[in-house]
Amino acid sequence: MFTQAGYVGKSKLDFPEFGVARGTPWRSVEGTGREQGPELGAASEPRCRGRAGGAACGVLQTKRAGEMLFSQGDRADGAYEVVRGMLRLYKMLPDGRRQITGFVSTGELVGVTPNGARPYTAEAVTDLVLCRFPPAAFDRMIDEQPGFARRLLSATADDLDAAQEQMLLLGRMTAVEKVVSFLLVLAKRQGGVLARFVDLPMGRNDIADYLGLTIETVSRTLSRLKQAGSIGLPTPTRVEIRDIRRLEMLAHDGAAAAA
Amino acid sequence: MFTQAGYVGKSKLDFPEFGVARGTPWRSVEGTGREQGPELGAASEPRCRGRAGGAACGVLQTKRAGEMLFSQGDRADGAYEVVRGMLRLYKMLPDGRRQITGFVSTGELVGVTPNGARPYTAEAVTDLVLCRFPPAAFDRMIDEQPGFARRLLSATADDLDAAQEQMLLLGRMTAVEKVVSFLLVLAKRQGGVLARFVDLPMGRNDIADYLGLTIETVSRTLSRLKQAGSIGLPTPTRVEIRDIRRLEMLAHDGAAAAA
DNA sequence: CGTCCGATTGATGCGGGTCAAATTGGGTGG
DNA sequence: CCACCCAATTTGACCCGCATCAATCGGACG
Repeated sequence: MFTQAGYVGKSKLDFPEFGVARGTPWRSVEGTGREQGPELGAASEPRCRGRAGGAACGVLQTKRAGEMLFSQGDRADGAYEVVRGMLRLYKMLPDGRRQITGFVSTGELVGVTPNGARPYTAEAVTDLVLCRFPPAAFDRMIDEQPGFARRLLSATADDLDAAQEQMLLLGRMTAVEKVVSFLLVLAKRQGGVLARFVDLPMGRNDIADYLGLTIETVSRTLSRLKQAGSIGLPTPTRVEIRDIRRLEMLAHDGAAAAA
Repeated sequence: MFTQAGYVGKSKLDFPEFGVARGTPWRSVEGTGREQGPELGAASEPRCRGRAGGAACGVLQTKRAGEMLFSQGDRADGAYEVVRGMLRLYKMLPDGRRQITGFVSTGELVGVTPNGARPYTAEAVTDLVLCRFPPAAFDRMIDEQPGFARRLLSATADDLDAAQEQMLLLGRMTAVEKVVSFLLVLAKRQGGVLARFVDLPMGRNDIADYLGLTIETVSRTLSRLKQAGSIGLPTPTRVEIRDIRRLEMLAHDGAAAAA
């Protein structure tokens, strides 16, 4: 009944005629002209597989951790698929307060609907490999590939649902519930239903700005969960799920700490 | 730069081949079999204008204030256009905490993407007149009407942006900023850029659950704005905008109260 | 070994939640 | 038309969870 989809990530298109061939090696990149991406060896395929009528329509590029992909207010100019790494998307208030609206992981799309201005900023959380699709590519796909539009619509609707789930988290959950929900969503995304270890590629700052908390509260909450035996923290970026049952209780009823 | 789209409402499709003819009178309705809707006199057009290849594909129905249209978890079965009145959409936690994710006003669509289960509950805020579109109607439109899919995608993307804007509000704004932003968004929607009077069709409870606050805080905040001379409250459901300049400052920097 | 940045831990204060009571006003029946 | 009733709103008193401010820790890197 209560799906708890969470909101870590964006559209996963899963349309075989479009997008990067998974695991495809690559070499040259657009933009900065870097010849070699982070962690990836040189290889042979410079272009994404996306095609509209036989012509390749995506181009690979890289970003270093912390670099900006595009900024709130920029004129939108195409979409990106994350080939490797993670993006953060956020909106800011004039005085600097920031709300991260989502993290985009490998295989997911960001920046669809290329009309007008970007409604959020996109930055690299980790080193990134991306594939850019110009707006024209999407238009052609929508007009020419039956089923593509529906797939795109469905992916966007999934994003919308995730955003609404996150609204429930931000508006109505306590700090414990927020942190635990976040961990459980990550655990499910990273390893099916039960992953014993969860990676946190993003720092405490990002987690806080995603959950509507402060760094200190995130840190304290994790520490408390650790000393209660619910989780382990071998390193700050790695969480061990020790008592999944307890965590699932805490996710929707922080008061269950009594049990 | 900071669009402040807010999140009051859902997709506005604006596709001439689809949807209810604005202002069309009507008579018979599906469902409860009521012969006369709230406030609307009897007339002649029982069906919505939406067509796919010439066949009408939408059917009118009504709901009383407080009635449920569909519930979180229900199997999705078609979309609705609000012909008259207002809907609230919400998600709940097991213990009853509620987050309203949006209000749907006249002319807007809700429940697109008819796959699987409804991710939220939809209830009538006011008495309603609706037009229901079965899933098949959408599928036909997508396949047969060029441009329809893109319009639908664009509308959903607008909803997504509004949801993200609301995430910023829920996660990072103070009570004053939340309430003032809400009022300003309503003002813009109801009367272009500057409407002197704003209607609040929903109760304090709905406002609170939409802004991630309690009834008491919403009420207190409105009272404080009133006694500061920024707004007037002729009735609890009607707000007079008295100092738009001040309100716009408060919307993004609650501390501006000092000025 | 020293520096630096992110994470953790501690002390304190406040914004908004909670509980409780008073007030308002819209709708109904006399 | 008026009085009553009830639900929604407003107001008050108090408290708590989380933010804020500040200091310390710890691992990565040169």
